Amino acid sequence: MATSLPLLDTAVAKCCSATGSAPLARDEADAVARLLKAVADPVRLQIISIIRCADGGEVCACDLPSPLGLSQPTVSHHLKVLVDAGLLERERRGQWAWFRLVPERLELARRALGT
Amino acid sequence: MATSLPLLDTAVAKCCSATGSAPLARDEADAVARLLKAVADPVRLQIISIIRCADGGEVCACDLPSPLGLSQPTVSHHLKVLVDAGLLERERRGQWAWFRLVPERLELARRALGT
DNA sequence: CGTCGATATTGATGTGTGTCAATATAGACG
DNA sequence: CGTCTATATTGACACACATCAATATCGACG
Repeated sequence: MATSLPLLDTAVAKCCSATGSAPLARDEADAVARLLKAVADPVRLQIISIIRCADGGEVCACDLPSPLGLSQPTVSHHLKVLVDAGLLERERRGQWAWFRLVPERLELARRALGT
Repeated sequence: MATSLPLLDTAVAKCCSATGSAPLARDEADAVARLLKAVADPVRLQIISIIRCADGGEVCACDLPSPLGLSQPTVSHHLKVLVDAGLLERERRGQWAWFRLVPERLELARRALGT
């Protein structure tokens, strides 16, 4: 198989390994950093937090600009970043777009920071 | 209590809380994002990884430019970012600067991503 | 004290990114 | 089909940041 997805998993495994094993290569570090960068933003952390607290574990895009104090295009941009990173799942229902967390992906990011 | 250090801890606690509790405020999200941004960089992830794998759990700054393929000032910059974020501890021994991880701080960053 | 090696800081530069206004697209509903 | 609302995309702009060369600082050792 290619080095697209497996690379990230290998890298995450390396991240939390203790003394003795080999340090991260630049490619692996890039993959992990891409994932972490998606989370390392105040607005996106708020979005994740809002979804976590939301009833049913999902939220409509239309409900986000107001509490975040940001324009609709800006919110849409942040949602795209999170979806592209695999941290959020988008589902269209009629005109509306609903978003859910992808816990496994968050777990992956968490593991990248240690055991 | 003041809002300086406790804010980050409160925010981290909120980050991983489940349905029902209040979402992150912008201030709290900023504090968490500051911490995560320090880790969300390929070079800094490599540095952390190198220290983790290092014998004795510490590494000399002089040993980093070569494996990272970066100039001395650039490495010094990244080390400063990590130290400022509380993720690394610096200790001078003669002309050399040695760096150790601060596990509690990494643990804090990890908790910010979930339970 | 003066020199030398290691580390830190400064300044400059290119790249990345968060933000919004304007515009385009998609879906519902007369 | 045409209109209306929600969402996505584009373009522009400002700001943050990674990087390096040059320089300054710090500590050891003659």
